[in-house]
Amino acid sequence: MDKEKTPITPGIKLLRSFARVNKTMTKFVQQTAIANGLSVPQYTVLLTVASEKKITQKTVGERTFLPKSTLSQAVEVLVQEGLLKRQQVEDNRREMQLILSDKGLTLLKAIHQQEGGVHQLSEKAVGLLTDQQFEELLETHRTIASYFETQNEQGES
Amino acid sequence: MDKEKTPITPGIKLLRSFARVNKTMTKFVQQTAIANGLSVPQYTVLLTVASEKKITQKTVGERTFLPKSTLSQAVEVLVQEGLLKRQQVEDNRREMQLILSDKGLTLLKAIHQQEGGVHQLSEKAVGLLTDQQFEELLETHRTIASYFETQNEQGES
DNA sequence: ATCAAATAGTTCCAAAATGAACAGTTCGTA
DNA sequence: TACGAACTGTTCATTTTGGAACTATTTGAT
Repeated sequence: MDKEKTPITPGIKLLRSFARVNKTMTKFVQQTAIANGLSVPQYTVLLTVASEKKITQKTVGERTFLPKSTLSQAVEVLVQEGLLKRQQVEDNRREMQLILSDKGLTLLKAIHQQEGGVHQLSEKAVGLLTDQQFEELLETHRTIASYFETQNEQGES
Repeated sequence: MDKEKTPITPGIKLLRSFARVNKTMTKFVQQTAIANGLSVPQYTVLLTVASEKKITQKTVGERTFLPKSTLSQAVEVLVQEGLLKRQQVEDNRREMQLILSDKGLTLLKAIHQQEGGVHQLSEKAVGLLTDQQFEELLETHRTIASYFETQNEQGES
C-alpha cells in the first residue's frame, strides 16, 4: 500500500501546462497592476474598455469572465479614480455604458510602455513564436475553451 | 477625445487567450474540488503528491507554484483529514515528506472517475486534438513559460 | 394594462488566498 | 565549535474574491 503512483495522463498534463503558464503570467500581470495602483480585475477591466470606444458593463463581464460582484466593485473604484466614466445607456436605464477617460487612456499608454511590464513581456513572448505557431496556439486554445464552455449547462436537473 | 481605441496587439491577444481558457478550466477544477470537499490548492496538492510515491513539500511547491503559506495550510488540512501523511525526511529535520494515504488514493481514484469532473473533461479535451497539435501546444507553452520565468530575477538593483 | 419572469448591476459577507514576520534547521567558513 | 546566512515550513493579519440575496428595470404573456 501507499506504493502506487497515479499515472500522469494527458489530461493532467494539459491542466499542468496551463497552470504553469498561468501562474507565471499572472505574476507579471499582478506586478504591473500593483505598480500602477490597480488590482488585477481593475487592470483587466481597463484593458477591455480600452479596446472599444464604448462598452456596456455586461459586455465587459462576458469578455473578461469576471464575476458580477468583482466587476461591479472594480468599475466602482476605477470611476472614483477618474479612469473610467460611467453613463447610462440611452434607452435602457438598466445597462451601464463604460468609457475610458483621458486620464485612463494616459495611464494605459504609460503602462504599455513600461519596461518589464506584462505588456512588453507578452509582446516579446509572442515574438519567440513563428506566426504559424502563434496562430495554432490561439486556434487550439479556442478549441479547448469552446469545449469546456459547452459543458457548462450540463449536469443540471 | 475619448474616441481612440487602443489597438489589440498580439501580446494582448495572447493574454486574453490564456485568460479565457483558464477561467473556463478553473471553473471546473473548482467545481470538482468543492464537490469532493476540497479547496483548489488542496486538490492541486493531492494530485501532485499522487504522481510520486514520496515527495517533499518543497518539491510540491516548485511544481504547483503555490505560495508557501497556501501550501502549508493546504497540507495541514489534508493531513488532518487523513488524506495525506506527513513525515520528516530521514536526515533532514527541516524538510517534510508527503505521502498519499490509502484514503487519499481512494478519493483521488473516485474523483478521476466522476462523470463531468475536470479529469474526465480534460481527457476529452485532449481527445479533440491530434497528437501533433497536443505536443505542439505543450511545447509552445513551455517556450512561453520559460521566457517569463527567466524574466523573474530582472529589475532588482 | 398587469403581473411574473428575466436581466443588469449593487451590496454584503463568508471563505480563500497570500505576504510578511517568525521559528527552527542546516550549511559554510573561519 | 561557533556564528551568520540560507533554507524549509508555520503562523498571523490582511486583502481579495465571489456567491447569494437584493433593487431596479425591462420584457413578455395574458
